[in-house]
Amino acid sequence: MPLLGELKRTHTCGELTDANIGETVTLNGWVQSYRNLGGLLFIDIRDRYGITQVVLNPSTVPEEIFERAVRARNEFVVAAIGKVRKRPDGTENKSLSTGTIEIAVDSFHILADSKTPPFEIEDSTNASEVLRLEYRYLDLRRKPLQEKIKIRHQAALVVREYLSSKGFYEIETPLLIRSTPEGARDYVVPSRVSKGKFYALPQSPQLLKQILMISGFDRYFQLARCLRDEDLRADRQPEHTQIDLEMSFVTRDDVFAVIEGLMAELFERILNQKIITPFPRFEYDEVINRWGIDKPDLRFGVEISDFTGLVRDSAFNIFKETVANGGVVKGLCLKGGGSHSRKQLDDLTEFARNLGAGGLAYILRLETEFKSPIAKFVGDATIQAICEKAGAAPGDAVFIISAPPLKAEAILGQLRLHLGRSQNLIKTDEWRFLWVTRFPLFEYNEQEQRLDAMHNIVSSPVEEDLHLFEKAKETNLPLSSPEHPLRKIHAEQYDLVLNGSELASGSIRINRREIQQRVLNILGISDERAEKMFGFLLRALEYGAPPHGGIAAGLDRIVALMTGSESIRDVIAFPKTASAASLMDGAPSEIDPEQLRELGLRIADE
RNA sequence: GGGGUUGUAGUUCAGUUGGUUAGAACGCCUGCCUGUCACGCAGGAGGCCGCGAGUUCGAGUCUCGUCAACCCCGCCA
Repeated sequence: MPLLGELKRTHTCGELTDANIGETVTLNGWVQSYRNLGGLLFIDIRDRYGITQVVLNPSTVPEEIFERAVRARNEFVVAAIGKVRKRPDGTENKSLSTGTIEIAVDSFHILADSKTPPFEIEDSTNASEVLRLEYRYLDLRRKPLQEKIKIRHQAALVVREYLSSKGFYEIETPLLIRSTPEGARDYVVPSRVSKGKFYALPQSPQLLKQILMISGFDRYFQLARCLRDEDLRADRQPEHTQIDLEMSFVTRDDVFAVIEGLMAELFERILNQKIITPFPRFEYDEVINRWGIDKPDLRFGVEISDFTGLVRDSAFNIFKETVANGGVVKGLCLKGGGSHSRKQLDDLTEFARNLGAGGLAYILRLETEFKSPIAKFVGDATIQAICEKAGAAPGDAVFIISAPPLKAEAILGQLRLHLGRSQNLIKTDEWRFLWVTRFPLFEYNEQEQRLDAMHNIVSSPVEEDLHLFEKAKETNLPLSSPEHPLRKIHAEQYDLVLNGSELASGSIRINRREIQQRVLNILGISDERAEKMFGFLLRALEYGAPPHGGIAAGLDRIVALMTGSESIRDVIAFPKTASAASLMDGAPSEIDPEQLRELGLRIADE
């Protein structure tokens, strides 16, 4: 088999056109397909740029060369040398950009054989994902994936150019850092030099980028790999890439402006899509009350209505008791849902039950009457009032959940999404960005009976809520009460949402040690423990920490949305399965006993 | 940790109330073929029915367990 040498390509497989007719060229690439007509052999050669047809005629090509070409099979790597010529009239291929020409081959070489691939390298494949992941290098040869990886590259380039033009420095932070006890489970790396001690891989460069602010770097960004040892989803991988940035001497609006500008630039330059900025802003409470989720998909309109006041005194015990116990009765109106069948209603009830609902009440509003199993309990007047409040016209349906606050909204939020998808309500050609702001600073953890940080332990409380820290010292309310002062504190925290997907999350940070320490205390982290775990940050905060804030945007999710991918696996060259395994290289794997010994580790038998 | 879906030729799938020799398409191999591009025509090879138990005269089919992949809940500041 020859080495490349003189067989090196002069052109790619996507660039030859009528303009090259008459030129002698060399192409390198993979055999996409071959058609042997006996007296004529056609081979389509493929590379990243396209496909070009080459032709060998046994009556004009030396026998030895023709014999070589006949041996070529799909995915062989070949070199073809010949003259570009116009295809005979009527044999042009309109589906190829090079379809008006072909190469009349004088010389042909096989540079590498290929086994028969386990699936065909074609634009659309129905090969199983297991197979595609195992042979990822073959899957990546397919044009759709080539295209996605290209868009990812372009996006990374736009990010770098844009942020650099706005005065940001790209600064790398370490991958081997100390474990900090907040957030997700750490991936951990044992130290050989200090046996029994471990590094953690960063869940994000959060604390380090804050320290860069304290170092005076003003505007930092990084395409940062973030690693979290948590269960996976279609939009969650154990390692993902964030467009991580942080700025000093800024307010929330400055961060918003940078991200809005960046998003507009990305969509303009990659998808040629105009994005209107600024993005609409909603407070967390409003988003939960209207759409039942903190990342609403605004590409369709269904919103939650509150019927609690209407059914407070109703004769329907389930509603009455829920309300008496502090619960709420809320629902959704589905336009045109009045014709739902028994089966459809049962399925929706099942869906709600799986999310923890006791049941699903419904009203089908027909032309002249109502169909509703609760009508005989609550009475026609209440049914009428509910329909009115929900905006249900004849032909519509209202679905009603009674549950504790937040839970009812959460169930309806999921139900809303389910209806949106199953009823095809989602306008798939829209890009609906929004900001969600003013998250609660703390979240009650029922299992542990304590407060957790809702998002981030370094998020600053909003200024007007600072007095609630004092008030909390005097209250007798338990933490489980939503009325507890600490639970009323809002954070300078914001999320960017696009089409129901959380794209970015950030906050203005705490830049004063005593506030940071107070927040840590409330989270159950003692001064001693805080000193041990975050001492480096707390100390840094004592040496002139500028007011600062930032945000981190998920590059994988952005590219997945831009390329219409169902999973971020499609925009990651080498992704992992739902059990965090890499099917191609077999990670994770056992390691050599000698490696274990060197690290001072022993596997516990269980 | 929990729920759901899937697992049969290289690949994608079909396989009836449990019944004799498990099929199709594509791919692969051989031969023929001078304008193909989903080439065509003729012939051929190819199976641990995911794995392990069980029920049965008999299991791809029924039962239990197990493994893997995907989706969702929990989890992921």
